[in-house]
Amino acid sequence: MTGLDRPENAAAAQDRIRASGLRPTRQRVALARLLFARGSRHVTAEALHGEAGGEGIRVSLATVYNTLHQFVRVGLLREVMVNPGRSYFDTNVGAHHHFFHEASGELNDIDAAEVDLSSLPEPPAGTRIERIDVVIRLRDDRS
Amino acid sequence: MTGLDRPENAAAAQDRIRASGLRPTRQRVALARLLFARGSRHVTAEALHGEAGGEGIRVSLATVYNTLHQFVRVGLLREVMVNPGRSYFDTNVGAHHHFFHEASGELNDIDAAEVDLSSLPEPPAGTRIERIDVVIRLRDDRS
DNA sequence: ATGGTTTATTAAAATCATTCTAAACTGTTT
DNA sequence: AAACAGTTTAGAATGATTTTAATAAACCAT
Ligand SMILES: [Mn+2]
Ligand SMILES: [Mn+2]
Ligand SMILES: [Zn+2]
Ligand SMILES: [Zn+2]
Repeated sequence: MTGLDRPENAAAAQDRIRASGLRPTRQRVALARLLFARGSRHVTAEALHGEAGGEGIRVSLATVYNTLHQFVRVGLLREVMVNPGRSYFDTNVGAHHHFFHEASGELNDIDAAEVDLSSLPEPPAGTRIERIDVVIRLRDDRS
Repeated sequence: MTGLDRPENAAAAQDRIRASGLRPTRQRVALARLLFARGSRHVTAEALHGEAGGEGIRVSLATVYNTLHQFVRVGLLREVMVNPGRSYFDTNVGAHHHFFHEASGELNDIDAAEVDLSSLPEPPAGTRIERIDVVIRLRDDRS
């Protein structure tokens, strides 16, 4: 019995969705369970859609996109852009940064505390900082 | 007489392209002139193609893409990804970072010296740091 | 529960940026 | 000038994402 099968996860997902002002539909609850069952994840829409299909959950790709963007809007997810033409959705919405392994396309979290951003320029007049993204791009170390 | 019209710019562009190991074709020279005539620029392929058309330079969009990617490969340009589905090409290839104004889609350079990146985590074993991108995302300051 | 209203899902088509293909052309070398 | 390799291009193809318009499900008030 995986964490996903446990009924309390369905209830928790439902609560989380309702708490953020969205209707807890079958599809949204199912996707939330996949997304939030375990710790930090970085998924593409395609990948999540495939994962859902593999678990026997029938959801259209359009709904996966809709749901991911809604989850971003209400703060359940964050969208990360490191790769041209493909968005990653991040279940870690706290302040943090990323290693991006260019060869594999894998993203790994870096805790905000590990990066010192105390020395930064002022934002231009009339603007405020929405968020700061630090991406450390990695290559395979072929010595 | 704009900087673009000056013949020495054509020669300079040609030299720069030849020096990086590419053939100085009509199209590449024309695009290099547009790109490097003035200081730091952040352009999309579409935008550069439109700009070329406006100056009476006939280049296909495929060639613009080819040229931009070749220029990236030989180090004349850098590719920046901040927006889903659209790449920016940056004429500033030195170490620096960016303000990204989400409302306008505009990118502005931040000198590397203005960001202190002395405190960073070690890259995972078997990998080395290719480059570090800091993007400060800005919103309009509606007080 | 039922009915009415609003919001969500979906298959399919459409869009948009980007890449590919294969044929015509150009720059370079001999 | 001929030969060759490298380049350009129109147009088709791709791949991710969005839109459409019809159907279905969630919600709210009987
Ligand atoms: Mn998006
Ligand atoms: Mn690219
Ligand atoms: Zn993350
Ligand atoms: Zn820049």
